[in-house]
Order: sequence, then C-alpha cells, then structure tokens
Amino acid sequence: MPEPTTTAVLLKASVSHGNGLLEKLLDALPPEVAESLLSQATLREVTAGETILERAIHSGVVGYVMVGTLAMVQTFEDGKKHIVGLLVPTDIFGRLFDGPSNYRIEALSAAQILSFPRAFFEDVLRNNPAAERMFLVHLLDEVDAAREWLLLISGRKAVNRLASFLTILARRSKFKQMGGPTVARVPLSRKELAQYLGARPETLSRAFHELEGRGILRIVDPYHFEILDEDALIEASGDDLTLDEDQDRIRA
Amino acid sequence: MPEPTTTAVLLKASVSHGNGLLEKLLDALPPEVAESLLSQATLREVTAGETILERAIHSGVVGYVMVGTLAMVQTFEDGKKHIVGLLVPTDIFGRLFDGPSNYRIEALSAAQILSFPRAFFEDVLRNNPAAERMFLVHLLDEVDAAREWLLLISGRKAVNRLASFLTILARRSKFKQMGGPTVARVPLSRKELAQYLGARPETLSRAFHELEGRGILRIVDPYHFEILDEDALIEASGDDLTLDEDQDRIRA
DNA sequence: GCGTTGCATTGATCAATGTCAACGACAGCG
DNA sequence: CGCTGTCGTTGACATTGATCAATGCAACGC
Repeated sequence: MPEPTTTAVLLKASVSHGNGLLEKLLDALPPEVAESLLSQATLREVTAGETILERAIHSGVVGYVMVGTLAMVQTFEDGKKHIVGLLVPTDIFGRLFDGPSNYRIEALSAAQILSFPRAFFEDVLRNNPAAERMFLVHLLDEVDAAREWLLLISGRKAVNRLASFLTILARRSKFKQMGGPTVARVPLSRKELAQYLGARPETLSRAFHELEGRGILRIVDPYHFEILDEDALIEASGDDLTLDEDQDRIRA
Repeated sequence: MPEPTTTAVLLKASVSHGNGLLEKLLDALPPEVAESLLSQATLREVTAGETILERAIHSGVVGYVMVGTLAMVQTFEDGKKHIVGLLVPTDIFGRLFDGPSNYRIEALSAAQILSFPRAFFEDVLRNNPAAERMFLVHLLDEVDAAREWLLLISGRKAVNRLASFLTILARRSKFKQMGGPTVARVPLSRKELAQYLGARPETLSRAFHELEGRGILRIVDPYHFEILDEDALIEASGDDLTLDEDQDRIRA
C-alpha cells in the first residue's frame, strides 16, 4: 500500500547537504590567501547550553561548525525564545556585509567552532570573486533549503513533523554507524524540540512512542533513537496536505 | 489588555521588504552596463493561471516581477502541488549560477514580468563585484525572511496563521489606498490559500469569518478584504507557541 | 538516605480542526 | 432557459492535539 506520499518523496531527494562549504571556499582561494584566512581563525570549544553569539555582537565574527549542534534562537523582550534553525558541522553562521543577524547562537551540545574575524572574512570574499560566487551559490541553496523545510514542517500531524525532523536530522548529521543500526541523537530537550516543531512536549512524547509502537524506531533514552526502518520513517512523514487533482489540466 | 504577543511584535518589525532590488542593482552598475542589461530584457504579460517557468527550463531566464502576483509551486509526480512561496512586485526569480530551481513559477493574477537572459545577467554580476555583492546581501535577506516566515506560519491556530499571512501580504504588496480603508487582495483561491497555510478550505473560511466577526476586517468578496483594524490583525497573529521562562538563566 | 528539582511520560478533558455532506451563488454551455 | 461544474460557505460529527494534573525517574545537595 504505502507508495510514498509526496512530501515523503521530497524528503528522499532533499536536504542531503553534503557540502563542506569552508573546504570548498578554501579550495577556491589562492593557497597563500587560504592560509592567511586560516591563520586568523581561532578554535573555540563550548559546552552544551553555552551562548556563542548574542544578537548584538553578531557582527564581529563568522563561525564554522566543526563538531556538535548549535541552534539559532529568536529571543523576545519578554524572555520567550524560539528555535528557528539548527546548525550542524560544515554550517557557517554569522552575518556578512550588513546588519547583524537577528538570532542568538546557542550550543545544544558540546561543540567546536572555528571563528573568523568577520571583517577579514569579508575582505577575502571581496578580493576573490570566485570564492564570493561560491558563497552566493551556497546562499541560494540555503534559501531553497529553508523553503523545503517549510514544506516539510507544515505537515499537519505531529507524528509527520517528527518523522520529517528525524529524517532530516539523520541525513544532515550522518549518524550512521557502520555495522550497527542507525542511531540518531537528538540534541534538544523535549520542550525545545516541541516548540521547534510547533507542538507540545506531551504531544511529542506520544508521537515518539507511536513511532516506537509501529516498530519504526526504538527509544534508547530520551535523546537517542535507533532507526529501525528508515523507509517507514520517511513514509511516516507523509500524510500530505497538498492539493490533489488539478494535474488533470493536462488530460482535460 | 492584549499586550502584543511575541510573534505579533515580530511581525511589526519584519518583512517590510521595501526593496526594489532591480533598481538598486541598476544603480550600482555603470550606466552603459545598466543600459545594455535593460536592452536585453523583454516585457512579458501573462494572465492568471499561466505557467511562466517550468522547473526544467528555469535555467534560461531571470525574471523580475513588475505587476501582479506569482507563485512558486512544487509539483509532484502524482500531480499534487504545493505553493512554497509568493512573488510580488520587485521580487526576482530564476536561479543563477547553478542547477535549476526546483519550482515551477505560475501566475496567480494577471502580471507583467521583465525577463532577462540568465547568462547575460550572470555575466553582468560577474563583472561588477559591487552589484554581485548587492545581490548577495539580498540573498542574505531572503534567507532571513524565509526563517521569519517559518516562525510566523508555525503559529498553531488557523486564525493566527491567516492573520500573519494577511499582515505580511499587506506589507509586501502595499495595498494601502490613500483616503479609503486598506483593501487587501488575496490572489489565491480558498483551496490554494488553505494548503499554503496548512489548513483546509473550510477551516479557512471559518477563520475569515471569525476575523470579520471580531471587527478586524470586512469581507468584500472572497478575494478582497478591508482591513479595519490593522493592530488587531497583528494582535490576532499572536497566540504564541514560544518557550516561556528560561530567560531566568541570567538571574538564576 | 531523603527531600528536592527537572524532565519525560501518561491519563483525562476540552478546544481546534479535519472530514463528510449539503446548499447557494455563479459561470459556461447546450 | 435549464443543466452542470466549481467554489465558498455552513453544519454535524470525528479526530487530533492542547491543556491540566499526576506519576515516575534520575541527578543533586543536604
């Protein structure tokens, strides 16, 4: 029965983001420039929960995630916060060329970050059109990825959204372990994950256990999950909300 | 009472995208280059429902919306479709420098589009770093806007999402009429809007009428709405789902 | 050891929304 | 003119998920 639903198909094709932007940028630069850029970088180690960039300070630094998971957090005056994006290894953060990005960057797990002075980074791009264009292309990808994420997360039922999330997470973070089963590590508390996915912790809990009941995954502990049936997981992200019909225009 | 909820506040600050990217790009170019770029452009007039770019053909053209509303449509093999973004005047579409964008571009209303040969457009950017950087900055904005949109649309209740949508739409399209009340024109059918906002047409219908009942807007016809109380509309987009507390880390 | 605290989980209830069905308005067409 | 299909709307009902409340579990401090 379950021929993959449409968003499920999308998932399969999508976010596998195997980029490594920094490496590509460095390759595009003359060796001596690449070297001087790296010489400006500092490695920063942070622990879970640590704030890496405040919104206001953003301007000074460009960061490259080497290890761990970071979150982009929108904070409000009244102290409420909302996670608007995740950063995993090979992602770059920090805003170039103009205003500060609106988001605070927090570590969700212990992490290692390569930190560049923003001005220097900008200069390098400014003087190396090839690298700048590469950066531009990367941004085009990001825009697309954001739209895609929108599509996936707008799946109506909580289980669908959770399944989408897990699939993307697994893809982006490459949790595969040779030999053993795939184990996904979710670096968010139930509450954080809940609001990220637009749900309540309780609902999410039920969703996790429903997936377990269906034999799709096994809950090792609240933060680790064995993916037992990856296809079924993708399947579970389906349950579309797309317009059907209308494709008939052709045969009409 | 209702001190604005947090996403409502966000809405106020946000998407007012008063850009006009093309104009800015042209300004940044040497006059003769700007002129040659314009000389390559062709004006295209389309009617509602017309397809402007198929996904595969994307590569050849860069378009600039002058009048009307277009939609970026994700189409699936089985014929289902899902709107993933709207394009209004001053928006640019069509993918540069690499792979085709995944989306089909359709006209939702009659529209006028300025069409550039992609290769020529790319060359101009390639040879004019200032313009290219402007384009890059524009993309940074788009990424942010996409995330913001994510935040807003993830409001849980249908009324909230609808209110968000109407607010953004009004902002982006500048429907204000001097003298008279603000009239918003929604260029989507109920069904299209429904799936765009992650809901059913019926639910949406009820949401519209609820907003009317609250005195926030007046339904002129299914596609036109008088915004009677803009602040209340922003208000209605609230009803957050953000994490509260936790700001206490500081005082703890 | 024992309370305390934070978090996940579970259950019970209720509000929101999806679903099914029907109706009226309207447009196109014979 | 009436037939037919589309669309928005409305109502009744079923399902989902948010809310409220309680329990269990593990980490930590006393």
